[in-house]
Amino acid sequence: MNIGDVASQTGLPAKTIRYYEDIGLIRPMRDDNGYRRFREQDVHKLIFLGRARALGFTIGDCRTLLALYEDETRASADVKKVARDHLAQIEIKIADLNAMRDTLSHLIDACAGDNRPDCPILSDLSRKS
Amino acid sequence: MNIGDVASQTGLPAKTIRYYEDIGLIRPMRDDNGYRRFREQDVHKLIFLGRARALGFTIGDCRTLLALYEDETRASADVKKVARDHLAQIEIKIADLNAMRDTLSHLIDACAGDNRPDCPILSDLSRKS
DNA sequence: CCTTGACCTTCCCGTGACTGGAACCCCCAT
DNA sequence: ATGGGGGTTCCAGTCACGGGAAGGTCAAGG
Repeated sequence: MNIGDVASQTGLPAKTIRYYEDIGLIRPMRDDNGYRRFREQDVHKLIFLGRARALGFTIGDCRTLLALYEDETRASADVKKVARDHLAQIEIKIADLNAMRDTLSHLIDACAGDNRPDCPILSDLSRKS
Repeated sequence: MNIGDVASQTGLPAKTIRYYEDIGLIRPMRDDNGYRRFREQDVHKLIFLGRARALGFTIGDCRTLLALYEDETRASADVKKVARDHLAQIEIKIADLNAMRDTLSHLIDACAGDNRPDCPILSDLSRKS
């Protein structure tokens, strides 16, 4: 399979697939004309990567997860640790965003949103304390 | 005031303050020796920027908000729109992260996390559907 | 007067995970 | 022969800074 076919099968842009090769996540073969030739195994890995990225794992995590996936003697504890650490990061982000949302929505509620210049949002951003 | 004083007053790293000058958010004066000299007005703007950034506004938004702040004839509706658009982005991010969190925590719960290789997390990432 | 050390300056590179675009090659159909 | 739709590499840009090098400046102490 050529990169275009793989892109439509996996849903990943061709650019991303090339990037994943660049950074060593996959190693497709090459045809005589220089085109990448993808085997089932490569496509499978790319689907794996797409799912892991969709769950927000970093590329570094993906590398680790792929290695664990290919290691038949892995301990599931190792996988679980990667996932739990990532979950902790996500929860921090959620908490940060929730705090922003709360502050923002209060400010928005307090703002008349009319033609007058008085604005609690700007007042808050420029408050002297 | 020199940049170091401003940094400790505003809580912003000196690097960030220089960056904000580079991109035209502030325009501090210069002393004869080339040092930046910050007036109250600059410090005030930097505090404003720090707060806006802490609420997750992009630099572009900050530029807009600063302009509105300095425009005595603004309409609060314009400010409110910037804030509401940003809030919408935040809510999208929160929803995405919540979805990740839910999926991840289910997978984590399902994973024994012991010495055996069997792992529902990897199974899910590599599933054939 | 000289040195030391804490400031300050500019400049350039690196981050993460791609994305866009230029310039070029390859293959098949008309 | 030509046109179009693949493919290839490489370079630059994104966002909001942070790290670090190389060097100028200033106040205090010996």
